Amino acid sequence: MSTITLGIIEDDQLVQESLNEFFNAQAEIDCVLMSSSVEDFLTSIKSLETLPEIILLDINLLGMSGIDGIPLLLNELPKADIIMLTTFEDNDSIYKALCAGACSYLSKKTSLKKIKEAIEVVHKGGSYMSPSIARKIVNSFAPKKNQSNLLTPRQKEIVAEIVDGKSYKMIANDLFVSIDTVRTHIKNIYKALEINSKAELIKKSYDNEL
Amino acid sequence: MSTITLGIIEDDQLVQESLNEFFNAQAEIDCVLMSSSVEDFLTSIKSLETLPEIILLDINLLGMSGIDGIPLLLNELPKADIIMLTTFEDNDSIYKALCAGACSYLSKKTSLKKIKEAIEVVHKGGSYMSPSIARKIVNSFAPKKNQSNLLTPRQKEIVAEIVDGKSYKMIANDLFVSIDTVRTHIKNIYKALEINSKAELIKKSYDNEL
DNA sequence: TGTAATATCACATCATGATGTGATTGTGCG
DNA sequence: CGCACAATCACATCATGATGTGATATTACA
Repeated sequence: MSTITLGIIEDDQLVQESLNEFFNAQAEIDCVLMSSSVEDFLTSIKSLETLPEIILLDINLLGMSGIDGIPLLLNELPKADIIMLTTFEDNDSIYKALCAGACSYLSKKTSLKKIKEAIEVVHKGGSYMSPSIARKIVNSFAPKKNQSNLLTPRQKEIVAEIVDGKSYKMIANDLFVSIDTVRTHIKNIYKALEINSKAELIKKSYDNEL
Repeated sequence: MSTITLGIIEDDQLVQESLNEFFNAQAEIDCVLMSSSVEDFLTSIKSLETLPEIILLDINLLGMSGIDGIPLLLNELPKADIIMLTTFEDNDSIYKALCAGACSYLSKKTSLKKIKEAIEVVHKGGSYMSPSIARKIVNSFAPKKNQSNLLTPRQKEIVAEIVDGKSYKMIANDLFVSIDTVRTHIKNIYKALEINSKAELIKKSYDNEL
C-alpha cells in the first residue's frame, strides 16, 4: 500500500501533539502539514511539494471556522477528502459540514486507531462516521415519529399537489372538485399547521414536519 | 453486557446457515428468530416470548421486498432497530431503506465480525454503515459540482428570502429596496431558471438545483 | 340518535404574485 | 470609450392566493 499523505488543521496544542506523535509512528500515513487555522493551512500548502490527500479538520478554530473553511480547502485541493474531527455533534454542524463537502465526520472521542482506520477507509473511496453521528444522519432520513395526524388524507393529497407546484385551478382539475373546495381545504390546512402561505407549507413539507 | 436478541430475515439458505452458525457461537448475541420472508417473520414473532431487539434484513426476498417490509416490521416491533444486509448498493435502495426507518445498512460483503460489531453499535444507540455505503450517503449531501452561476449574488439573496417564506413586501423591507425592485429580480430569476411560480422556485432550492 | 369530523361547494373581498414595458445608475472589461 | 450586465425603480394589468362567512351531505362513533 502506498503512503497516504495527511494534513491536519487543529488548534488544540495537546491534540496536535498526540496526533503528530501517533502518525509519525505509522508507516502508512505521512502527515505533511499541521496548522492551527484554515488561513495558515492555505498559505502553507503553497510551499509544499507533496500535497495532502486527506485533511483532518476541526470546527472550533481561531479565525475561520472549519465548516466555513471546507469550500476554500476544496478549492485549493479539489482532490482532497476532508474528515471532520470535532467535539461538535449537533445535527446542524454535521449537516453543514457534509453539505459543504466533508466526506467523513468523527467525534473527538474517537480512538487514534479508529481515526487511522477512517483515514484508510476514506482513502479507498469509502467513508466512516462515528456511530453516534451515523445515527443522527440516518435519523434525518427516517420519518418523524410525529407522523402527526394534523392533516386528513384528503388534505395530504392537496398538500402533495401544492408542493408539486400546482395552482389551485390545476388541483381542482386533478382532484375533480371545485376551486372553492380546494380553497377551503387549504384554509383548513393552514389553520391546522398554523401557517399562512404556500411558501411555509412547502417548507414544512420538505422538512418533513407534517 | 446483557444479551442482544436478534431476528434475521434472509432467503438465501447458505447465508442463513453461516449467520446462524456464527451467532450461535457468540455469547453476546442470541438469534431468536430466522425467517425467509417478511410475511413468515411477522406471523412467527407472535409466538415468541422474547422479541428481537435488532433485525437483520435482506432486500431481495420471496414475497414482499425487505424495504416494503420495514414499516410493517416497525409497526409490530416499534422498539426494534433494523439493519439492512444486502447486495444492493444503489442510491435508491439505500435512500428508500433509510427513509422507511432502517437505521443501518451493510453490504453483504461485510465480514461476520463487522456485522457483529454493527449489531453492538446499533444496540448502543449508534449506527454503522459499510464504507462504500456511507460514502454514497455523504455524497447525497454534498454540493452539486454545477454550482451553477445561473443567479447573481443579489438574486440568491432574494431566493433565500422567498424560500424562507417571506412576501415581496417583507423582502423589500429586509433588503431596503422597493417592491418593484423585488418584482424585477424575481422576474429575472424566473427567466433564468425557466420557471414561473414561487412553488417551483422553492422546490428547486430544496432540491439543490440552483 | 345525535354530534363531531370530513369533504364538498358558493360568494365576496382584499392582498399578493406574475408579467410586460420602460428607464436610470454604476461597475467592469476589452 | 462603449458595451454588457447587475441592480435599482415605476406603472399597469391580470391571475392567483388568502380569508371570512355560510351551507350541505356523508361517515363514524359514542
